[in-house]
Amino acid sequence: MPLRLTTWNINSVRLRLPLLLRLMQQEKPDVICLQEIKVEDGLFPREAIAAAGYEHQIVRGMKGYNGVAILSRIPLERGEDRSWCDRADSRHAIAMLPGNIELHNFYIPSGGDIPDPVQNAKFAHKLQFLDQVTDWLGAERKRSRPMILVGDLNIAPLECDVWSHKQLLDVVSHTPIEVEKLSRLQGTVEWVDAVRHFAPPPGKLYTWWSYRARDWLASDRGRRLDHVWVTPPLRKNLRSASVLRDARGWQRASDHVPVTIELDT
DNA sequence: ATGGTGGATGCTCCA
Repeated sequence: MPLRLTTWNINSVRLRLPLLLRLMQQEKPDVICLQEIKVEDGLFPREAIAAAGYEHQIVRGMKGYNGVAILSRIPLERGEDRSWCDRADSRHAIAMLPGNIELHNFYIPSGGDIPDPVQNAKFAHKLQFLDQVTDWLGAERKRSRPMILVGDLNIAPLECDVWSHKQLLDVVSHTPIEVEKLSRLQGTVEWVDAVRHFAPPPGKLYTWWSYRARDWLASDRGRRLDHVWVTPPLRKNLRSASVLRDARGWQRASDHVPVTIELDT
């Protein structure tokens, strides 16, 4: 049986608990990685999620902002909690899956509006976060280790990952410096982009559509900010990848949609 | 060129 793994920036797990349960029933993932749960650990809806079959839970939240979680129907072991840029802001969780697969769930800083680290401290934080994760992966991890990295990386690296490459060159999420830093991060252990493995360029593919559009579906001005990567030992195990675009049209939707891969283990 | 929406929180921050 292949392993089904989903990543989703849920934008408040309490507000969208019904949508999470719908995702579980509809897509039946074995493992779900959430970002922006926006809740402290004590208020995370553990029981409702366990009752839906996801008994194994790694929750790393904080009050109001950020926060990541890994929910699983199969046993997993919690990895070391790491903090980045000297902040306790709950942007990374690690799990060990059966088969000795190391799973990383990231919520990379959004970076604010101005794409200049001097004028904008949030952009500086984003770049520093990328540098630190790159240094750590490069020093501490080997490409021969089976690993999966997922999350809201808040960068759309390819021209076909955005609705207009030219119009987004100066927009945070698609600037050359961010794309370059994400490329360096991807190069650390030769991460394979599992989604583009099945949906290669130049086909357009998005996972996020702004709440501010009058009609997200009609304008379709999306970006691919959410990613699933695997290390080279798992490349041959990849079976499928899909973006649940329909979820953007759900009642009270998140602005991000779930991304799922299937992997033979 | 601008402002548009949504979530958590508590009279404003973040995305």
